[in-house]
Amino acid sequence: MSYQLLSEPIRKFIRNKRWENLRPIQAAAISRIIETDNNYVLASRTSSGKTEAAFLPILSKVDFNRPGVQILYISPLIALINDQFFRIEELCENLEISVTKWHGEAKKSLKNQLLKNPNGVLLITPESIEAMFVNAPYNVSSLLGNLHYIVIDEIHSFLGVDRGLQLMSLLSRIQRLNKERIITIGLSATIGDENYYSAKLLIGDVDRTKILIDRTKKDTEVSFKYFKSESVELPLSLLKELYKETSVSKALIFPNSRGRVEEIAVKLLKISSKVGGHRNYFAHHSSVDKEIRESIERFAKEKEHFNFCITCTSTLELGIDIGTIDKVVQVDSTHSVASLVQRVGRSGRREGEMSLLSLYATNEWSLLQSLACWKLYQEDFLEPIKIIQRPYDILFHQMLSIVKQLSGCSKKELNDHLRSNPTFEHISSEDIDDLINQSIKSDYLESFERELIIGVTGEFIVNSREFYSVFSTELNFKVTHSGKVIGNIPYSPQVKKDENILLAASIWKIKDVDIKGAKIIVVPAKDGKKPKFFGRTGSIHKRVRAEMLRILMNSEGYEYLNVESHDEIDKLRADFNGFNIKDFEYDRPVIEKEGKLEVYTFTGSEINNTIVFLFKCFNCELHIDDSKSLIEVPETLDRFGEVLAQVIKLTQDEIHDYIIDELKANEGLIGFYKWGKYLPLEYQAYLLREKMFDFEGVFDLLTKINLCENEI
DNA sequence: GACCTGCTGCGGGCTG
Repeated sequence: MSYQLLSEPIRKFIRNKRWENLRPIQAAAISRIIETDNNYVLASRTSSGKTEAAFLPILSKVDFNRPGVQILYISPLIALINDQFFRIEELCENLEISVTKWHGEAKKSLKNQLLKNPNGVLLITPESIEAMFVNAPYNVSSLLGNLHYIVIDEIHSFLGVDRGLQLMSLLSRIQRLNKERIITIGLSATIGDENYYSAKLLIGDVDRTKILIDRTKKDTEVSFKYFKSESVELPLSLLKELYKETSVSKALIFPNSRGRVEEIAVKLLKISSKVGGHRNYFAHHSSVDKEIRESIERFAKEKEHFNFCITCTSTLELGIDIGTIDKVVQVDSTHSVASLVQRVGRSGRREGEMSLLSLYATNEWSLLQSLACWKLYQEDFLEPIKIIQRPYDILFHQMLSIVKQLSGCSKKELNDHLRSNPTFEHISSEDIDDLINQSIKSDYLESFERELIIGVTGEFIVNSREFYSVFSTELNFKVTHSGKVIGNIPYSPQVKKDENILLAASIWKIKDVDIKGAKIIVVPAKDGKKPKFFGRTGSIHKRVRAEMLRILMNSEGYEYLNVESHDEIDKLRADFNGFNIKDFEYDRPVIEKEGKLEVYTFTGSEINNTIVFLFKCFNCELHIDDSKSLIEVPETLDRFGEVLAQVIKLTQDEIHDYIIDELKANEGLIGFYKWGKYLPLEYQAYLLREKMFDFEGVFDLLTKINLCENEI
């Protein structure tokens, strides 16, 4: 049925491929895309044929005799563009149209060829679109001024993040160059029913965007294993089991850090060479050289008859093609259910095959969290995507980009331009005018004969290579003490003179930071002050923590837990047995001993961090162990209650003032958001409040919390 | 106790 709707060259392609039938998402997408001009989000699991679901009908429908590029394909990764290039070129083989790659590593000559004769399909990254607007605005209109379709791949990777807001703004700017409405198709992993609204927002037209979901999941066989870790290194028993489990398959192992990746890859190879196993053990993460990473991906994809084991970070979470994987192992819990979904999806890619998943844990809290994530995965829960109503930082970035693009415009033109962009629809015209005026004061913009142009300071920003992206990258700094190297740490806003850092199990005070040489000089810290909590730790959603509490408070058994894992869960259950928890939402265990308190909040990381911040405003320093969702209070229960009573009475204005104080005291704080530092303080405070904290969550919990002491 | 993502234009030197 759907097949009949396709054009003859595309039908020929399908016949040549000898496809017996179309996948469900393909059949559904073909009729809708051909028969309507709605935008669509096509959501289904990895390797279900989404690319073809979008391109078969689009290629059937588009008139490639029109001037200009007709289909713009946008991808979050260069590697994905390179993969998709071959697939799309193959789809186009009976069509005689050109497919062009356009990203930082693509050939300049091919880009120039397209500029001379804009046509066909263009594959690009958001950053390259940004660069085009800034550096060659004339080219943008001739290339992208007559588009028929935009396809956004892995659209879920843009949701809830700054890069997605940048893309949303760029989509609106591209539409402005076109007379006719562009139809947009987003390709997505399953992201949870409430989150599809975010995808509609990103596409920019909520009413005309429809969602097509293929909910079929692969059957997954799961097993939990427990290996108590007493030191910083992984226990030998874990490694031996890991070896046994992966030595005769194509396996992916996901520990949660680069250091762990290296440790596992090296040690498994060592075991394998001792017992005469294969030598195909690889480590894949962002610090591994790009060419090495590509050769690993090629090995996995092309060497069909070899077994291998790739230990990796989230670099292999997205849809890069690495062929068939038999088994996925997660070492210690993922930080989110969404991440677990992506990783499970990597396994059992052959039609009708089971996914095999092993979840290892090295401590009891990680085991509990892992179990909670698995239960929520089964219930189809996925973390909700956070929507920032007023992204002032992205507005500032886009404001400079637009002024450069237009090479000058009036204040009113700029305001209208930004106001008509749905990315900024909740930011008032007054706020935009204020930001324009403040930017003139700071020399980011210049007002010249009623025309706005980029100011002297602004030129440095716009002409920098760093301008095109909205995220900052970590730069590793070498940490040394009297000539001796202690280690490498990523550069963060907190790396500055007199700050304390933790490294190699010691506390150090920073004496000097050499930005150019990427070096940090430290001395041992005498005051023993711990580093501030503001850092980037994994952020666990409150629903995961609630599930952890629920598991602890019931006595159900799980057949997929091995004996050691089940014993460990039962031990934890025994520890919490004495607390009379009835209401899982607001009853929380508390332990009082020697004038100190331990409160198990069983809530999200963001809420925990916000509680610590609010109590600090009343000179009550809390210490937090987020992996256990445990807050340690150096006070008695009575005193804690007094401060808590004050905290929940705080007004919005008072909180605002406290955030301003914090921003003044800790200038590096706003540096977590690349474009935030160019904003006036009031706007920075708004961003911090929305992005780093969850005051609503705190007030909900603290106004109703019922602290339960152990009754045994 | 984190992880990941991208990048212009120009000039100089070298190769075929």
